[in-house]
Amino acid sequence: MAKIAGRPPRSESDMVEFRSKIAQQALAIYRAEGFGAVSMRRLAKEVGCAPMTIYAHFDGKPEILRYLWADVLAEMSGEIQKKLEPIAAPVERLKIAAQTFVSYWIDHPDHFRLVFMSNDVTRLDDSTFVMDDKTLAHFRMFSDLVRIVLLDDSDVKASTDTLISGMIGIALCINTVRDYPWADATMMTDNLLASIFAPANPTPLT
Amino acid sequence: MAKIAGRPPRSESDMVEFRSKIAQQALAIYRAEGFGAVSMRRLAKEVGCAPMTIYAHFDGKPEILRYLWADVLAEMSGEIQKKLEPIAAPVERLKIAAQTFVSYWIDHPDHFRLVFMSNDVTRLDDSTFVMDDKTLAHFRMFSDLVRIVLLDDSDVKASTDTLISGMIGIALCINTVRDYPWADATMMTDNLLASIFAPANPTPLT
DNA sequence: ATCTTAATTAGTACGCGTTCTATATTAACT
DNA sequence: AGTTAATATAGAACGCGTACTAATTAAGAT
Repeated sequence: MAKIAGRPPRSESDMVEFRSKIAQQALAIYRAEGFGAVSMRRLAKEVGCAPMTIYAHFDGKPEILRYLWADVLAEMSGEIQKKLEPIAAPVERLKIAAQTFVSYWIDHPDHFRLVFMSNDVTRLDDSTFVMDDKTLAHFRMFSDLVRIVLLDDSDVKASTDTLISGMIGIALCINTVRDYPWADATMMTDNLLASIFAPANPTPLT
Repeated sequence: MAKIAGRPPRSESDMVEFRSKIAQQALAIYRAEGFGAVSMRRLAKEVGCAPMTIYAHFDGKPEILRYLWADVLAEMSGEIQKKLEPIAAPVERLKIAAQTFVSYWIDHPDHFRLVFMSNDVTRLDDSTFVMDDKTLAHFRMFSDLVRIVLLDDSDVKASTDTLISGMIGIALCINTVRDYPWADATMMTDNLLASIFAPANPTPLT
């Protein structure tokens, strides 16, 4: 049980410091030169360590990229809040928020790719990474808007998630499946919003 | 105007033959060993040409991968048709089709990645590639189902595209944003379907 | 057979993510 | 000081997509 000799493991604070230094530099590169410019080798060089050292602190590149999410999501949320400021009517607020959300990802395909397309889809590992509160807040924003409109607490979560994933889908399709003549994004978003106000189990027309 | 001497450009038939040989081999590799196993170098080796020769016939790897879409989309359509066969009621048919569509992409993340995530989002070039009729038919299937349900020709396209992109969004979110506790896919798809039956511009509550 | 031109090839190169190994370096303990 | 174990490093390696160049091959026109 006695302490064993030898160099102690890195302190928690050292780890955090190193990780944030990497993340900060990655963000700088990403903001200055875009997605394609962020590479492990360059990151190591600019931060002043050997390329392999990074792998001692991060699982791989995707894990580093996740640290950039916060910045992008904050920017997106900021744009929404700005547009939302002068609007009071709940329904209108939800509509504006949704339209701004979709527009943001269509106008910034690089950011879309970073957040929604830079994961390795194939491996469904145990991702120890858990979304932090700051990140979750950007999603919660929508459930708050939806809750006010619905007044009914029951299926707020399902409705919100349908809306969010639907909006992301619109952005994805327009960004990647360019051969197909998609309907106007604004119109699709409007249609999507209609699902919020409609009952989930309709039985119209036979 | 007289014919110039020298070796003539490759004949149309030769080009088609080469391209289809490449595509066929790419499909074989993809089916046998998955997305990650398809590489330009390997493709060249197995087809018996130099790696650079491929670039004389294809713009790059993404263009080759598009040739695999047909196969995957056909498989997906097949599953839907199979499930649809015993169903007669239009609304039920649309529901089943949508649920099967979403399930397919969630059950086959590799195929999802191939079709919806293997494009270079950043560059929005003039994609000379135009979706062929076979591929478009898989999308048309949904507009046919929607048309029957709506009975009203006016916004069939917008409704259909909203549904399709929404379903793709559900699959994308569940496949890539795994930290977030998404609502059940079936439930979200149900909600999404509700947008089909609802008016696009509601003004409920206030 | 020769000329001419297009197609293909081999080879090299760059930077990439990632893995591996061998060699420091570091900081606590005895 | 010297031992010990965790960390960091350099360096090579693998295969990747892609670009470039120089040499070679193929096929029609003369």
